[in-house]
Amino acid sequence: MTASGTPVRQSSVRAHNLALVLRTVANSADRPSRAAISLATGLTRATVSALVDDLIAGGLLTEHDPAPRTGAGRPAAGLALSPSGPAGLGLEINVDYLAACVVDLTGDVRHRFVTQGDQRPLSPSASLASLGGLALQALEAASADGLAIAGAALAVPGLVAPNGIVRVAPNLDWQDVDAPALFNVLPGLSDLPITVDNEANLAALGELWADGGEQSFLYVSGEIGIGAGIVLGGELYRGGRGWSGEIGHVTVYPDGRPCRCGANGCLEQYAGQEQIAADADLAASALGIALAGVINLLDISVIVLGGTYATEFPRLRAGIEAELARRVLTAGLAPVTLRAAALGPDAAMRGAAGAVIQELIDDPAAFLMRTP
Amino acid sequence: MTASGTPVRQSSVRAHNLALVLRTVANSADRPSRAAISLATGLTRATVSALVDDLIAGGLLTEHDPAPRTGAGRPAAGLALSPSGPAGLGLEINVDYLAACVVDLTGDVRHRFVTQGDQRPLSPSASLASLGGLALQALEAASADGLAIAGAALAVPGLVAPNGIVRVAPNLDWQDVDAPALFNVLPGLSDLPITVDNEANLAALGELWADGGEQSFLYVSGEIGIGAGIVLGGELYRGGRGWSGEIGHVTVYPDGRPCRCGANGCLEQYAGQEQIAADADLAASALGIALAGVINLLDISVIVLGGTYATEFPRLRAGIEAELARRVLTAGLAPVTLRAAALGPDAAMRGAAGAVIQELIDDPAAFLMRTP
DNA sequence: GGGATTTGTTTATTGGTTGAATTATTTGGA
DNA sequence: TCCAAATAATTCAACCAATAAACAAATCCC
Repeated sequence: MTASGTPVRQSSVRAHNLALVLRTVANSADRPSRAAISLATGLTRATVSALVDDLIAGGLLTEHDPAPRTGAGRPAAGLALSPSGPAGLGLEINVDYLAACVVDLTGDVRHRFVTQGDQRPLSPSASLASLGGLALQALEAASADGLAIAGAALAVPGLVAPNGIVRVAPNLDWQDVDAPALFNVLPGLSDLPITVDNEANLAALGELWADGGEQSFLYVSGEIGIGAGIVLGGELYRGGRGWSGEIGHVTVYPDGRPCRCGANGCLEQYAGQEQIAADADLAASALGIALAGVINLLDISVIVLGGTYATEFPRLRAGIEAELARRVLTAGLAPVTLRAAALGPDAAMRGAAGAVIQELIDDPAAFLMRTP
Repeated sequence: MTASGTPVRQSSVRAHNLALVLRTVANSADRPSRAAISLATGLTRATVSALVDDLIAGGLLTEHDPAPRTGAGRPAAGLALSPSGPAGLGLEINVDYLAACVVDLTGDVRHRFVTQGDQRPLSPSASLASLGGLALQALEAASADGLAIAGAALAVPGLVAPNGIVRVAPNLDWQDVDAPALFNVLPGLSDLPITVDNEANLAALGELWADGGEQSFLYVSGEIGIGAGIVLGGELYRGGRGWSGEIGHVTVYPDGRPCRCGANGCLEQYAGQEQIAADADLAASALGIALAGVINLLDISVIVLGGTYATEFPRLRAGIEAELARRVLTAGLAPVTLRAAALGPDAAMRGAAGAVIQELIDDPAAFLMRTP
């Protein structure tokens, strides 16, 4: 018998509603009152009060003085995510740099550490040890601010299995690297929960959570390889095995240039980092052809270009848009938005830290349970 | 302020758990007992008993005698979906036929009506009137069986807006047709709730609910046009505006044959119905190239071929698989399954009826509320 | 200063699940 | 034949969380 779904008990009701209230505060532009939350969520004021009390006691929300006087009535106490609440540690390993950042509950980047350096000659454990050094610096800086780190997430340029093992990262020359195990073995980092994810996936999440991020878009990251993160309805789509987004090996010219993957005419052979420098027009056209296919298939109306594509955006835009106008079936019915990534090269690291924060916001009950 | 999500009250808990129990019975191969459901869902036996009582009273479940004696103890009463419970009416309009079927709660097709005839010369209201005739026959046949029809769903070969208006159906020459309004205006059908959806989408759902249907796959329907339904994790992905799946206009050869959509080298120009007849190898190769792109992007491991592709499957298979082997990045790590649609040409109609049934199974509380 | 108004809390009630005890119905062994 | 063991289903008191309505708090406006 296949049991799908899980039962709902009263405690799940509370967990759901705690998350609902916290999310409402997080998504709010101003500092909402309990009454405003009640109106927005449909919960009664009494229930909202009870839930807010728990969230304040747990250090996730803070109460502020009422800022603007508006009309009659008792002034409302403004609620906001607590900047001194649990924070997330975002980590990134890429071909030519390591990075770490501390992001608090409100989404502010509190600390940021980057070290340049080619990782290709180093072993995975050497790279992860260097990264561990950065992580310790970040932990120390966070601790000096009175911030507790709830967890860490690591962005890597490769295919990652659900258990955090990096199956293959071609440009780092990694194969079957158990990144969480190698990271947690370092002194001082043994009990820091860490998740690992693909760089483009996390960068896409970073863009999703950045100011003005759309709910559905395709994030395309042009590094040495080309990866994509697919965000549908505010959620990252990971695919059956977590290997979605390999847009670099979508065929553009069936009988075109041979690719290192064995096929011919892959996008990567026309719109990779080197190819952009050599012939920007060809890169834009190839990218446009591939993106049009994605749009026809997924009915996505926003494309976000990251990595090298973000810096080269002015040179690529016209060429891409020309192909989209020609090849997207519904181009006449509704426009496609093409824009550069708002976070630039920090997107993946920011997304990683954000993923830790988001997990807290999506399930505050689990956090409150851990720290009573 | 953007309120995302909805509050959970106690009644939602019951609604959720009613659905959980019903789904558990529906997905079960045998006839589970209350105790088995309790084990599978995690709900207590007391709760399951209470929920099952409601579902039996509402006519959704039936209790059967225990079939096999196994070990000691009081024999278990087997529960199953009621074949005399509410049924779904599946409707389909296509270029050269109209179809209707009645599917009961258990998924059995109880009645099936098809009339051949070219719809292209007819106006939308004329086609829908003919379909109404079929629908009335189906309603009568269902009524003779003592079956109540809970609702209807209509499959059309075109882009459908969320409100049921057919924006465009190129091969029927429809534009902005308010299908629900035209259908409900017919005598005897005025109070039958009807939803409208794309033919490939509903066919994909039909395959999902057929015996042995996978949870994630791409359904490709080769009719005069080429459409696709994307099923991810047991759910149909509709895209931001409900216009996903336009795989027919994915570019295969950027400088290839001109397409009626204005672009060059669309899949439809190489793997449409006429092209298969003319050159099956070319059709298979083009299809393989496009599908490889989808797999790289979405990490989908099952492709289901429907419509003409299902009947031509033996002639196409090798050619498609050759391109997949060459062009799918992870082909070496995990195999891609390619198969013909199990339901053949009935897939869309069956999927439409199934959609009505599935809505009942997903939210039995709404149905029980309506008919106390 | 008093009424109007809005915010937030208190309290009794209700809906729904839980867990333990109870009843029901079979198999198997003395 | 009869009784213990085993499994299925029901009954009932307890509990948890949300609700509705009354109440207290704090401001504005006249």
